[in-house]
Amino acid sequence: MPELPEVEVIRRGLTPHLVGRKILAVVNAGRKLRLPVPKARLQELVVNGSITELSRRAKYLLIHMANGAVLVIHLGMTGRLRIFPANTPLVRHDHLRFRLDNDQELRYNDTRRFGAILVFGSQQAMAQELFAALGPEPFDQEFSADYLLDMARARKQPVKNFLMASRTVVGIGNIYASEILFAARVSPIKPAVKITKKSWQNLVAATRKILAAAIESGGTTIADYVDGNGRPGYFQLQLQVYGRGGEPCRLCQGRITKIKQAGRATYYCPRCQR
DNA sequence: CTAACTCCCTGATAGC
DNA sequence: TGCTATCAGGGAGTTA
Repeated sequence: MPELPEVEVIRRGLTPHLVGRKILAVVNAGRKLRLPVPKARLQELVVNGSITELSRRAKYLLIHMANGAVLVIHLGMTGRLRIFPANTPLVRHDHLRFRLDNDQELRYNDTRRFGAILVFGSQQAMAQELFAALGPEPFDQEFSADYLLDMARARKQPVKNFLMASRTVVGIGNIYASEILFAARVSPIKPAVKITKKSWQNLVAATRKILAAAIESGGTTIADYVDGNGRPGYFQLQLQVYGRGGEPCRLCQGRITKIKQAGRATYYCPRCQR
């Protein structure tokens, strides 16, 4: 589900509900997510602590505690994070509840349990263990045509998979990869090493434009994504190629093609994207 | 080293 | 209707 825009929308939506609040208790339903829920560390470092800030790195939501600890939440494919009045009945797949000091609860629901909850004692420890192998954020200066040209040296990997690899750049998932490539008029199957500097410039610009527009629209809701307040996104209304296999290209009226790359669906217009 | 495949898990949907 | 196969927004580990 959530790529960078969705996590960012959730971060912004939850911030006013969480910053300054105290976490009174963490209730764990017991099922393991991608990793076991670190119950002892939650108890030790998060319970009875106050939240100072919410930030984001890649697709990780970071909840910073006044004691310096960081609660890290990754939503996987189907994770949802929402605020509810504490007396709201639980539903299927509610795995974790964070009881706040205002009779509200932050609830983590995850059908497929591909998400993860992690706790670190400090930002340094988190960065060391979690972020060491991650590439730059798409909105960082470092993410540039020159950087991509360098990273793509000797890489025969298709540019779509290259853009989705977190060591290249973080936050681009399967929906936005197809949309970005269409916006830049670059074929997803072209080997990364063959992309020209001019095309990398177009791809950098397209990445920022698409991700910013998606954030502005509240993210993309295909099946079940909702933000921290339960609201869906609307960027699906602006999708140009994703999910449009067999339909006409909005630019040339040719057919949008669906292919599979490294096990994931890719959509593109073979006439507009070269 | 690279890059594709496999698996984690549940649920929706398509096809027979 | 009911079964089976396929697919799904992520990512870590394995394989060739």
